[in-house]
Parts: sequence; structure tokens; C-alpha cells
Amino acid sequence: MGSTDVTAFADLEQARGLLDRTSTAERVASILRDRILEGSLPPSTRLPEDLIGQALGVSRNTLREAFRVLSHERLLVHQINRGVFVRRLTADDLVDLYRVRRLVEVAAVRANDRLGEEQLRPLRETVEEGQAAAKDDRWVDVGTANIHFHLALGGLAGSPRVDAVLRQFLAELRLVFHVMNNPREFHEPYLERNLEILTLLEAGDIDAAARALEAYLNEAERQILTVLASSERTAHTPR
Amino acid sequence: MGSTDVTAFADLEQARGLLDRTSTAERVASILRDRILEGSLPPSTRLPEDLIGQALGVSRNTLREAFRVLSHERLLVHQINRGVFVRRLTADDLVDLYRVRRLVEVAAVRANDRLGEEQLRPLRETVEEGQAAAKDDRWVDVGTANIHFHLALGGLAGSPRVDAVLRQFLAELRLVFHVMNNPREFHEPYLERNLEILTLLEAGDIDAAARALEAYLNEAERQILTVLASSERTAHTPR
DNA sequence: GCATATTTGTCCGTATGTATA
DNA sequence: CTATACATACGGACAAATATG
Repeated sequence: MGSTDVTAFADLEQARGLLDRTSTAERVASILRDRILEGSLPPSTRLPEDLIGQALGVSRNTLREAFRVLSHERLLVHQINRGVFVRRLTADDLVDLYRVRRLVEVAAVRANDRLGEEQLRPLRETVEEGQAAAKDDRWVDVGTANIHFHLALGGLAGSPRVDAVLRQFLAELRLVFHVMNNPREFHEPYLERNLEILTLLEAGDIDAAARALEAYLNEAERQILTVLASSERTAHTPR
Repeated sequence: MGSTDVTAFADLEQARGLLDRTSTAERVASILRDRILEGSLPPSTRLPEDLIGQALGVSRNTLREAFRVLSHERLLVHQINRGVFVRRLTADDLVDLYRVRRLVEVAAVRANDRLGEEQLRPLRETVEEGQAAAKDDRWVDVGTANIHFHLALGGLAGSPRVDAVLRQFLAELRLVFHVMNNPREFHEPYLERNLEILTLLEAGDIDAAARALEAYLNEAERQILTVLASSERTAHTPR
């Protein structure tokens, strides 16, 4: 589309094109964020300033700025005089994340008496995104589409700030998805449940959709919690 | 407790005591945050790195780390190659902030079927905090107590993350309170309304309390919006 | 438990680019 | 349009904290 081929490197030079309206620190944060969310930097990974700085070709100062924002996003934890690590979620974190999801997503759905076409469209699109991924056995992408569906649900609140916080919470949640080592088994069942919620919303039954959503969240929480509990016994949190 | 007297300076040396578990950047962020929220750094104020760095006795690198976190908290805006400024809220921001307040605070209240004593206590304390401040004509403190009351309402969700985001949104909101130049006229009426909400909660009428809260928020939004609209015509936002 | 190596925290100097009087 | 002020980003320095043999 642009000059030659862009898809190859997802690195620093990426956004260096015509509109360089972002600082180096932001670009670095973006790269690290992607790496963390896709799982190539798993929880508890240490990120030494020297190493990462050289790998990305930026100075330590710039890198530290990027670390600050990712720490604020709760994707990294900053331990003073020890460095930064990829966050490892505890069971408490997981419980709290589902608590806020229930609060925010359900409230967003209930914020509407009925839904117009422009509100339903993103929901349909993300459901289809998941179905398409499933048909090609791209189960990790199914998980991503699932997150997009729930972001779209949150979008029903019609609030940029709700969008932002929900996006951040769902990103945080992805940190724990990596412990689910069978992505198909984990993500596939939710395809149907998302469709169910969508169908209820299309039928105008907001209340039933909200209750289905709540049930969905409760079950997902319980499912992850069992896996997480067993994995916490083996790998202990670094203090 | 420590060496001599500590209460005098609220500056850098503040937390330098026994437990120096915070970095300079965090302390700087904390100082600037306080200055912004108390209004001594009003919206649109520019914060040149050199000037502020010298004033606080920190290097520009450290200061930039602090700027990053405050930008992420939406108290500063970072304009590339131009520097950072204290955020000036637009009418859209205000509308969105009240939208999320309605969503989060009301949902937090409704999250409980009935309230126990440990849940009511912080609500009572913050109401009393406001009444005490009013009796002494400390109207700015009345505003602070009001924010504390609503934080306590959000606390009914029982979620650290809800607490954190609500705290941040209410901090952001304080940016606009400064345009209300008569703090008494602005804050005094809410004393009674907070008490009303508390009384309903004590009576166990969650639904009525939630509706009173919603009405409260609608009215406050409208009130600020009129003042803000007139002030926006005079002082224009710097792009 | 100690001595040493590594890494972070913080500062400074400086070159380059960008915005503005 | 030029001059000036300022932000961006880098690299080096060193003390203090932490990890390692």
C-alpha cells in the first residue's frame, strides 16, 4: 500500500514515515506492549535497561520513559533498584479484573434502552471476526476477536474513557490468558456465547443480554481461576 | 517519630525518611500532581523542563519520567516538540467524565443488596468531613470532602481497580472545578445531597440512593457545563 | 557472610530538530 | 526569514543498591 512492503518489521522504523507525530519513547512502549500481549515476553520476564535498550537501539533514558508508561498501564512492575518485570497476575488480580468487567460491561449494555444499527454493527463485525478465525483454526485470533467483542460491548456506554479503561483492563487480562495452554479449548466455547449475547441484543432484549453476559463472565472467571490456582503452586511470584 | 519535625516542607525531602521506597521521579510526579490539583498550576500552564527541573532540583531526565506518568493520568498534555501543559478540560471532557461517574458510581452502589457497618463508616466519615469544613468556612475543603464521599461510594464496588480509575477521574474533574470561582456557592449545596444519599443507604434503600445519586450527578454536570461554556468563549484552548 | 560484578538511579553535556517571536 | 528558545535523544559518568560467586 505504502512504499514497498511494510509488514516485515514491526520495529522502531515502523512509524517513522511521513507523520512522525510520536516520540521514540511512545514507539518503544508500543513495541514492548505488543510483545508482552502476544506473549513473547511472558510474565516475570526481566527487562534489563541495557539489554532492551541495545536491542531496540534507544538510550536508557528514553527506554525508562517507555517503562514508566507501561508500568502505569500495569503491564510492567517496577521494583525499585531491581528493574522492571513483565507483570504476573495473581488470583486476586484476576478476581478483581472480572469484578470490574462485570461492573463496566454490564453497565454499558444496560445504559441503552434499545440499540441502533450503528451500535450493533461493531458487535456483529467482531463476532464474525471470531467465527472467521475459528474456521481457519487460528485460535489465538479467536481470543483476540473475543476481546474485541467485549470492547465493543463496552463501547455501548458511548464513552471514550470507558473505552480506554476497559481496553487497559482487557490488555491486563491477556497477561493471564497465556497460562491457558490450550487456546482452542479455552476460546472456542465463547464464540457461541458471544453470538447468543449479540442475538439477544438484536432482539432488543437488553435485560436478557446483560444477564447472559454476567453469566459468561462468571463462568470464564471460574475457569481461569482453577487453571491459575494450579499454576500458582508451581511458579511462585518473585516477591 | 523520626528525627525532628517533618510537617514543615511538603517537598522533595518529604519521603526521604526511613522508608525511601520511592524514586525521585515518583516524588516529583506527586509534587506536581498536588500543585495541579490544588490549583497553583492552573490549566494551560506550560511546564518547561529546564525551569521546573531547576525549581525542583532534579535533572531533566528524571523530570521527563514524571511528566510521562502525569500525562498518562491525563493531568498533563504532552505536545510533541512543544512541551507539556496542564490539561484544560473541554466541555466534551466534562460530559464524558460525568457519563463515567454515573456509570461507575451508580453501579458501585447497586452492586450491594444491603450495606454492612464497615461499608457505611467511610461514607459517614466523609460526610462529616464535609460538614466540619463547612462549619469553619473552608469551602475548598468542602469540595475535597465531597470528592472523598464519592470515592467512598465507588468503594462500595469493593474493587481496587474501580477505586483507582475513579480516583483518577475525580482528579481530572478537579481541573475544571477551578473555573467555579465561588467555591462556597458551588460546593455547599452538595453537603445536603450527600447526606441524603447516605441516609437512604443507611435505611437500606439502595434503589432510592442510586436514583438520588444519578440526579445529583446530572445536576452537577449541568451546573458546571453552563459555567464552563461561558468561560470557554473567553479563554480559548491552546489548540 | 564477604568481596566482587552487575544493574539501577540520577545527573550532566551536547547535538539535532522543531516551533515561535 | 532569521534568531532564539526549547524539546528530543543520545552517551557518558558515578554513587548506591542489588545480585553473584
